[in-house]
Amino acid sequence: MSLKRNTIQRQIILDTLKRFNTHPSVDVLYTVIHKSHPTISKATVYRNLRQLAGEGIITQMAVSDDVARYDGTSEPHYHFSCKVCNKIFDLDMDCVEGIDDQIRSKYGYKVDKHEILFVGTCQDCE
Amino acid sequence: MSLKRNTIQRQIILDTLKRFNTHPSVDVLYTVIHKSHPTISKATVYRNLRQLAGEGIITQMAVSDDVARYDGTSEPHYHFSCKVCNKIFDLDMDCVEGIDDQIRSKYGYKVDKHEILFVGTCQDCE
DNA sequence: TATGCAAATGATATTGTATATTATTTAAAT
DNA sequence: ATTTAAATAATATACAATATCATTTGCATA
Repeated sequence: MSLKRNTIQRQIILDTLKRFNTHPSVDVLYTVIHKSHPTISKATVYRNLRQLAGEGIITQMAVSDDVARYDGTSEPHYHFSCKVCNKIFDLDMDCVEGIDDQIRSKYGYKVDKHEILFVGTCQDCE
Repeated sequence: MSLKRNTIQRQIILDTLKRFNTHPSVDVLYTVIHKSHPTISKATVYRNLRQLAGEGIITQMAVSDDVARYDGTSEPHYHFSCKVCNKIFDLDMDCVEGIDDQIRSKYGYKVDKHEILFVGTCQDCE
């Protein structure tokens, strides 16, 4: 992997993302960044998010029927998605043990990890 | 919900999708359909897949860094994603019990369901 | 079996996310 | 200070997905 420069833009993008507790789309993130730093280009936001995800510093997520979203951490954890406001929340919950091995032994797949997404309605939207 | 006509095109699209054990993108599905039925338009494939998913007959999936994929069933089940060939396989595995309630009581979210995606390497790609 | 009508289709245009391109700027090393 | 490689801002481009719309299809009722 080529060494990445820690540019001001990269730092701002990463810091801004980390301040979210939900998981913003590029567009949402860019809008926030643009308010305080109007010279930062959208292409730079896209480029840095892609690089940061490639380096494992942040995580790119996928949600059905929606654009890409980013999570400001690479620590494994589960997520809750509110189907009303479309926000995604981190969950502090113990990892479900043993299921990776279950799949490995039943199917012979090599399992690196698993992700769990809970879907429902958050308190604000009920 | 408005009543949908069971057109020939809709039937072909659904039947073709159900024959996949992996979970094809629209493009892959369209290519297969186009071979036997060259007059079916790509717009019709997109439109019907969206409708069928809206009716709960099939399921739209989301995979990081990739286009939308469709699952020919609406029965809840877990998935395995091979990071090499990018195929997605259905898993026949008992539902993990109790975790929805765990989230409900800890966070107060109303939980409808959860999805689990295992990530790793399938046997063909090892 | 003809007629009316609502819905679906095929073809195309449009939208919007994401990436590629490129001239310019930045920062680190010497 | 000069060199050099990488990142940036701005723009163009690619492409998945949706919207539009004239035409066709199929069902209902006469």
